Amino acid sequence: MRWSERASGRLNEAGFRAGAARRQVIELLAGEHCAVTALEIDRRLPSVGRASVYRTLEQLEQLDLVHRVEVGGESAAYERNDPGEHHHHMVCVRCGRLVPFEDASLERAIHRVGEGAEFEVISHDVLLRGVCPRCHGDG
Amino acid sequence: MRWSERASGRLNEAGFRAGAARRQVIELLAGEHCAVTALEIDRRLPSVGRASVYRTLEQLEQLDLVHRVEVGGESAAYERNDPGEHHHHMVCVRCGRLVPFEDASLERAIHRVGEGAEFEVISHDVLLRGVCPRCHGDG
DNA sequence: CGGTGAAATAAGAATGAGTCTCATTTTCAT
DNA sequence: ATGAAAATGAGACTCATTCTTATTTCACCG
Repeated sequence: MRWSERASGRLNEAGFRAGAARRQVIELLAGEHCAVTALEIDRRLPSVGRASVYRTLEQLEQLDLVHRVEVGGESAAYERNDPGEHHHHMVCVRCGRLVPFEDASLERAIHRVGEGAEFEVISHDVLLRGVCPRCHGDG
Repeated sequence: MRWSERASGRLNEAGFRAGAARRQVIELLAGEHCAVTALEIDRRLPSVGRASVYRTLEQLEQLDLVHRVEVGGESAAYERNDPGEHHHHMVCVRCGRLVPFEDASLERAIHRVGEGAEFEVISHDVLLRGVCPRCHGDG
């Protein structure tokens, strides 16, 4: 439960106040190891309004405490951001399963692209689409 | 106008019939060098129904004749897929401008990740987010 | 060529994700 | 405790996308 404390602390420092909605969203994210969609959070917290879910996620994202993962068309998913950790995802095109991976040489290559570009690159995302081992045998 | 012929041909081979809607969508995509959103296509082709725009794009995507580009939350954009060509995009977080880039060592790194993974990787996307030179000076 | 049945189409209703509004409740600095 | 300011929940709203359906068009056949 380290991340939830850090998240609350950072939000307080940033001038936001702690309410019931914020606490519940943070608790939920703290307990998840993988990405959860905004609407699933909304569903799992019936006493929290949709707007509060989205507002909290937005604040957390701005402070780099969560990372938004966008997978093909569907609703955006969020996962907590642990310091010093950086990964991307593979998504199974059949079952939708999301599996994280990290690769240093990929990161280096991306960093080099950013150096050479006219853009001032702030962040990046990589998504690999494919078939996961579980789905591989099926029709 | 090579791509439009190839696209029509492949659609015919795949068993789809040629109608006015399909022709117009293909013409429009053939004339664009950069990604266009589905709704912009719909707007620019007033005589074509929305459903036909989406259906045609879906068929073209299935046959790998167009590539769908998903940029943060907004509506998905489509660009034609020329053989032997493969690029990714940088998006300006201020003005939304989309700029293509390609990088061989990035592709190699991604390919290596795919080799080592349990997933059978089919495709991938890379998106760099940043500030474009035009927006860089502004407040 | 003209008929025919299947596929394509246009219009717009329906869905679903995400945003906005606003009246009410909480928070927190005093 | 108190009161100004922020957070909240309910639901209306927007916008992209999908679905439905009646109609039109296509490609094949004689």
